[in-house]
Amino acid sequence: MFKPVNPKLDVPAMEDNVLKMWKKQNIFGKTVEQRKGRPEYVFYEGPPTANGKPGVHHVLARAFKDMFPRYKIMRGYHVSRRGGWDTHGLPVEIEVEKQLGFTNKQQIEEYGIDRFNELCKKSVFTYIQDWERLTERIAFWVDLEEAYVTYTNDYIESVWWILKNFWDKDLLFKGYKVVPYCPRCGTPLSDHEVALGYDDATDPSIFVRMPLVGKPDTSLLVWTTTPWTPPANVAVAAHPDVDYVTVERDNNGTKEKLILAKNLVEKIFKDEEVKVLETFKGKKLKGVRYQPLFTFMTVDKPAYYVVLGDFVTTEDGSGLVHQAPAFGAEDMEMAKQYDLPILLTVQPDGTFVAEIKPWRGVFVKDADPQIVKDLDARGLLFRAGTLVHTYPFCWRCHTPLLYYARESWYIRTSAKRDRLVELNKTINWVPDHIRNGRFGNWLENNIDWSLSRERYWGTPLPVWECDDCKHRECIGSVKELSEKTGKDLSELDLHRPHVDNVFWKCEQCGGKMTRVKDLIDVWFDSGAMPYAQWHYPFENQDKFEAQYPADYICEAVDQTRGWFYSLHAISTLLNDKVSFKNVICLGHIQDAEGRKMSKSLGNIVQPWDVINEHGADALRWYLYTASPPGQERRFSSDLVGEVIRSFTLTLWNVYSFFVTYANLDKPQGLTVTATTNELDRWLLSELNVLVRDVTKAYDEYDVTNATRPVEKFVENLSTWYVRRSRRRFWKNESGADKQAAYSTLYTALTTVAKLIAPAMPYMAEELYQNLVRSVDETAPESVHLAEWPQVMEEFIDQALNREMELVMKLVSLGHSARQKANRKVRQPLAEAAFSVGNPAERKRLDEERGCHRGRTEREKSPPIGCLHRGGLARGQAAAQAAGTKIRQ
RNA sequence: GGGCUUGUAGCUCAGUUGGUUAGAGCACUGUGCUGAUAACGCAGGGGUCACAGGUUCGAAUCCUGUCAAGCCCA
Repeated sequence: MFKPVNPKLDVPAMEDNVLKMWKKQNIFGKTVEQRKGRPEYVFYEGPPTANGKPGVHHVLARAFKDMFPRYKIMRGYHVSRRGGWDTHGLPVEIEVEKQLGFTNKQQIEEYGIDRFNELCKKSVFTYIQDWERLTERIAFWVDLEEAYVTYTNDYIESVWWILKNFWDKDLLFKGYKVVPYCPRCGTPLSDHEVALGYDDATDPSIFVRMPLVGKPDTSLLVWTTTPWTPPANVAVAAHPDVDYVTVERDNNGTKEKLILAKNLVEKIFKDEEVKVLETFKGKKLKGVRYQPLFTFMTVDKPAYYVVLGDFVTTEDGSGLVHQAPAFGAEDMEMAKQYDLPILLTVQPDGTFVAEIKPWRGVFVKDADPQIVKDLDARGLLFRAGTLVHTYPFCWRCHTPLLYYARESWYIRTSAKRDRLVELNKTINWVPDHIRNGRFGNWLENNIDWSLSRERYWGTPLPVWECDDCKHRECIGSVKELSEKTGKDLSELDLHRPHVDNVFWKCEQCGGKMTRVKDLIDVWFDSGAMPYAQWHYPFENQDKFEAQYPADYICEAVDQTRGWFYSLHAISTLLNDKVSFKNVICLGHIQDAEGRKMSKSLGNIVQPWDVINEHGADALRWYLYTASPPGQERRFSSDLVGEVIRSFTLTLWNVYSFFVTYANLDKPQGLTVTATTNELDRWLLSELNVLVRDVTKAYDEYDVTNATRPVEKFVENLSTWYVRRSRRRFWKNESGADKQAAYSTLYTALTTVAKLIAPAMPYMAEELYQNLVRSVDETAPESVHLAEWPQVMEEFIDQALNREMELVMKLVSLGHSARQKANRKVRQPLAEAAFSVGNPAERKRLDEERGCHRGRTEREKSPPIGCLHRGGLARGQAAAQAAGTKIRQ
């Protein structure tokens, strides 16, 4: 009746067979089809990039992504599991640049943007077969045939539509952004490039007096290491909560007053005697006006006063930070906050503009000594020295980088900050602390989304600008673009350089409308996937409605400022809704020594090595059970092998035991019935507790508690139930007791098969096919199409569970006592006595003592507490096991 | 520099509202059992609960600080 089971399990072979069966019978397809019309459970796949090989960390994410859709399918939901590929962005460009041996953007332009982008397009699917193979083998059920691809025209058009929507709401605007910039190469550098070029640098370190308006004898004492920036100064920043002092000192015979941070007084004045006149908090300085150091450029807004910022430190300097918005990211933020003017004193080649008359055309770093000299001559220099510190240089030409304001496009997310925060509070985060911690803090301090990128391979920013009058328009569809130009552009490739060659006549002045050259941040691409994957709103409105927002997404913690944010921000700005309701945020994987896995360390574990040795189920189970999802985790192949030994084989052996004897006995009917056998009742009670707890855990996205308790149950099933019941299966006659034993064990095994289906899909299928399908052709074709087990509350007997726990404890104590007294396990004892913990245990033990009085009684009620083969009643077993007298 | 997280046995992890002598599995040693089992049972060694203060009758647990690691940001 059942297929014979080889007690020697070959895991990879078993999994391969199951995989073949899934493919042949199209089980994945059926899990989608058969649930059509049922309530929708929405899962979003965060798109990976296939221009690198998938690693263990991808297996981690995919294992966690897979489990909840599987669970929900068994609960009767319809789950569309559409895959996706992230295809744009700098990493792709860098790969191609390497391939071509390029080191700068100029070379790309010379090579031709169209040819370059063609190579990028090819490059993004370099490793797609690796991804497909691995995805299939780890049994991540995702539809890759229908996967969305972010570089398609349809996808880009949806993104444009979103941007146009933001444009219409005045949420898309052009501003300045301070970026690390190489004046020689004339290009901004990415963070990655900046990191390549840090080196020690000797820079001037100067303290400058900024006399207060109306109080020329009192000055703010301000420190800087970039003397070329004060001509662009518009404000001075103080920390609101730091203590500041006004000190009086002698300045070549005249008294002067200086304001600076209190705990820097000693460091700055050293042995010099100064008189502290007053102490106050930084916030008192807010709005205090001072005389500008330079007046080469006129300001069009109020400037030259004290502003407050938390970024000010008292580590070095004076606790007062000079603000030149064009040359510092923090300065620029303050400028936005206080609406300060921005003085662009430097040209893109790193020399001063014409207005800065004394130094026009001079490279800023070369002007430093001259500026210091000028300040000194006017009595504004308090002290000048030099400082050695690490400073970023261009990794190509070793020119010191300037932090330099460039025009840049932004999304005004800060305008919706409160709403972003509010909606986030409704999201179920696992682990919980991300909501108010990492993600919540990030939203609270939201700054406008810097959207534009001066690159080539990505979604172009759909903004056109008139060459003459600077009139701007944002385009939200291909149709709109066709109308503007009067040409049918439906076949136009929406990438650069093709869109750059689309022009039309300015409605305002008749000038030429030209696209701004920027691309958009790739995170916008992936964050737009709820819409763009359906080419919404141009097509599939119904599909979008049904698939938004997501019930569940899952990625690693580095996505808080990546995909989690881009999804949330776009959804909030566009629909004023969350785009995902539940999210598991995974910790990173480290190697066995707790180091980060990286190519340079050579400590990357290849997923295939693990899978070929231990199988996908064990790998998955390990990832679910080893540590809580949000925690970073150490990983090695050996740890996965442990799963096989402790869990897989235990379960397999119980299964093999059952099949071996069931095939001999051919028990009639295996459905669970009311059984009088206490051991059966205990097992069924524990089984239903397990079903209840595991179900609850799945409903709460609690992966640890959805899996670990199954391990414990299987261990008890093997160690206590099967071992204690073996004789019932061995009996020759086939009575009700034997029947009950079969149906109990059968119920336990088939239920466990279903409970582990979302986590160990192969093993679950293997058990189910043989135990269920081979005897019932009407049963669902696959365990993954089966119904999730129902809790049968009437089987739960908490008192019995506690009693069994007590028996287990007593048996352990008995063995221990025997060991100490040097008594063999089988040796009968005259007496055993236990020290009990509470009256309930005492009562139970008293009952047990009665239990073994009569021989007939004992035979009716098979032993449950006795670990050896003696077949004695519980009390006696325990008594025998004890072997030494302990006071009760 | 800032935010968040983590730190418990050699390893992987539990430890509830603060409450007896801090636990489990693996690994190691000894021993017992073994016709489902690649096992299993029992015992043993192994702990400054990262460190230092504080609150409390009582702290792995609460508070403050320090250190270390990781991630994100600057």
